[in-house]
This record gives sequence, structure tokens and C-alpha cells, in this order.
Amino acid sequence: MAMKTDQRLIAAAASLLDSGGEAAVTLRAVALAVGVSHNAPYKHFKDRSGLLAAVAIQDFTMLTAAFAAARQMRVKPLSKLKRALTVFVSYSQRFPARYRLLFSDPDIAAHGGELEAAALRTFAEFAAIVQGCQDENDLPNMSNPELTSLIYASVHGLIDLQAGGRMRQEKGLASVEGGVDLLLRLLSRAATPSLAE
Amino acid sequence: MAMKTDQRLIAAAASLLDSGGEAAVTLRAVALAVGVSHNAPYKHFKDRSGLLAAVAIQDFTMLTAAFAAARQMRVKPLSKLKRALTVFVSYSQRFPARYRLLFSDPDIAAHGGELEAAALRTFAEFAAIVQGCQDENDLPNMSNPELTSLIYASVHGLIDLQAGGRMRQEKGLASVEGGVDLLLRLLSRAATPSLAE
DNA sequence: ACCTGAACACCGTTCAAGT
DNA sequence: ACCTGAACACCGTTCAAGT
Repeated sequence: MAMKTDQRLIAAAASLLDSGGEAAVTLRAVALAVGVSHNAPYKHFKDRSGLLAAVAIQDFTMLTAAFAAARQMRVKPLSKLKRALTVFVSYSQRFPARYRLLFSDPDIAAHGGELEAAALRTFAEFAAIVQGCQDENDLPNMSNPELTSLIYASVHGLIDLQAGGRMRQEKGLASVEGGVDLLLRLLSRAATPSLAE
Repeated sequence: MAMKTDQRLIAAAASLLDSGGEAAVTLRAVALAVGVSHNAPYKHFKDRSGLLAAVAIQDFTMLTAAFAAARQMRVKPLSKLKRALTVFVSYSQRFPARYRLLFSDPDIAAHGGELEAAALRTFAEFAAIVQGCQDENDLPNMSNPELTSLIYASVHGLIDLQAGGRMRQEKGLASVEGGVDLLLRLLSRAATPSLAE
């Protein structure tokens, strides 16, 4: 009751996303959950996509805070990176539909504006953690944005393939966590200057 | 006219996917394109999802053939891998909605049966190319399914992030192709035995 | 400023019926 | 075996109107 209607609509949309996937987030169901008429949402958001974008902004902000917390831990840079990736993978597994909305939905990504800014903040926080690892020579000494993007893309690929049930079937990698560990091990190995080069 | 109705429905669905994305593939639009009544598709496929699965099977089969062709080229193993990845990335860029259907749609992946078998054949063909690189020590000497899955996931992640417009915004990697090159370079470096270990 | 109710143009899906 | 037409229960969105 303390929440304003727009916040309650966002919360209801997120809840429906968690319980029934994106298809379950109809404006009618959201409005019903909040206790308003089926088109009251239009008074707060441009359309259905605008409401989903608001959910995405909320979660990007939350992830940014979680990454910032990992970065400020008093542990080795590589441990910070692993911690951040654990947070990221856990989020994707607990809230698969939300994860998909933030990181794999083309329509949502097209919003730009505040949503894009929130996504960039999350990315920047993650990039800072990767930079810390590079400073310690735990990861290859190369363009930080490129390396960050590659790690981000790889982890996203592992998560998306698992979410689609395409990981078990291939039997290669049993879990996302295993894939992330393997990736970091290979990248660390690539960071070690080889005399053979 | 030589095509049977079920094949024409598949072709029309693929065409609508290309021209308007997944949302444009309504059974009514598919039926209209083929010239049958709006529920004739139900006589050939279980439901809308079944029709989309048929499109996916068709394209998986095509990709399997393209990978097999790459593997039989008379060039270095690493060139075969690069060729296969170029085919894969090109497919994702020319037919983004189809790519998404095959590699990123949870509902479609849940079909199992013939669709899963077709996907596994594509993966097996790609794994054989990766194995060829491992035999030449161009890629790390480790479990082939694990390495294949990691490469596959990474490339998929790069493609999916670009498709969602999340690649330009981060400015890290300008293109999918650049990301794939970087990945292969780092993995090759990890394959070189280092005296420092 | 915020909300409601009716209406419109869509959907997927089912069912009885036709050849 | 293959298809049609009507019908049902949904959607997102718009509009005029209410407080």
C-alpha cells in the first residue's frame, strides 16, 4: 500500500515473469494482480514493452549494486570476478525469464534511454572487475573492453544454452558453472607469457 | 505447386520469420500465404509450435550439411573451423529470427524427438571440426565435448548479444567476427604449452 | 492526475461438418 | 486424407468519459 501504482505494476510484472514466463505477463493479468482496471497500466507506461523495460531497469540497477559489492570485497581480483560471475549465473537460474528480458530480448534492448544507461552501468562495473584481474596479470594483457565483452558474451552463451535445455543434450559441459571455470582457466593460461611464442 | 502443403507451410513460416520476426508468424498469416484456410495448418502440425519446430529441423539439417562441407575442404583444420564459424555467423546475420528459433528459443528446444536429433547432428559435425584442430595442437588438448561446447556457447553469446543490439553499446567488440577471432587467438595461445607452468 | 468501461482488430485453438 | 467456417476465450491498444 505504501508503494505507488507504477511500482506495484513493476513488481507484479516481475512476479508474473517469474511464475509463468514472458507470455504470462499480459497487461490484464498485471492489472488484475494490482487491483486496477485492465488498461490502467497505460497511464503509467507507454505500452506493454515499456512496463517490461521498467522491470529491466530495476534489475540492471540491482545487478550493478551486486557487482559493486563484489568489487569492494577484500579478496584477490580473480576471486572478485568469480564472485561476480556467481551472482550473475545465480540470477539467471533463479529468474530465467527476467534474465532473458535483460540480456536476450531484442525488443527490450531497442528501448535505449534510461534502460541502455542502466545496462551500461552494469557493464562498466563488471569491466572494472576484469581490469583488476588484468592488473594482476591473471587475465591477458589486452584491451579491457574487448576482453570484458568476450567474457560477458561467453558466459551469456553458456547461460542461454542451458536455459534452452541445449546444454544437457550436448553432454559437453554439465553446468554453466563448469563452463565458466573452464573459460577462466583457459584465459588465465593465455595470460601466462609463453616462451614458445 | 510441386510442393506438398506441409512443405509449403514450412516455407511460408520461414519466409514470415525472415520478413517480420517471430511475432509475424501467425498461423493465419502462414495459411493465407499458402492459400489455405486459417486452420488448415492443424491438419499438418500439432500446433503453432510444431510448425516452428519443423522450420528448425529443416535449418539444422542445412547447417549440418554446411559444416560437413567445411570439414571436407582440403585446408588446414583451423581454416575449416574458421569456415564453419563464418557460415554460422552469416546464417545468424542473414536470418536472425531463424537463428533465434534454433538456438535461443526455450519452447522450441523443449520439443525433443526429431528436432533434438537434428540439433545433435549439427553439434557432432562441429565437434569433429574442433577435434581436427585439437589433433594438430591448434586448440587445447582437453575433452573435445567440453571445448566444443565452450566455443559454441561463446560464439552463440557473441551472436545473441549483437542481435540484441548489446554489442555496439558496450563498444568492446565491434563485431561478432572480431569476437570470434579473438576467442580463437586466446584459445590457440592456451594450447601452446608454456614453460612457465 | 488517475482511473474505468466499452469497443476494435487481432490471436491460437477447437469442433462440427464437408469432399 | 484433407480442408472449411463458425465459434470461444483470449490478447494489446484506443477512446470517450468519469472523479
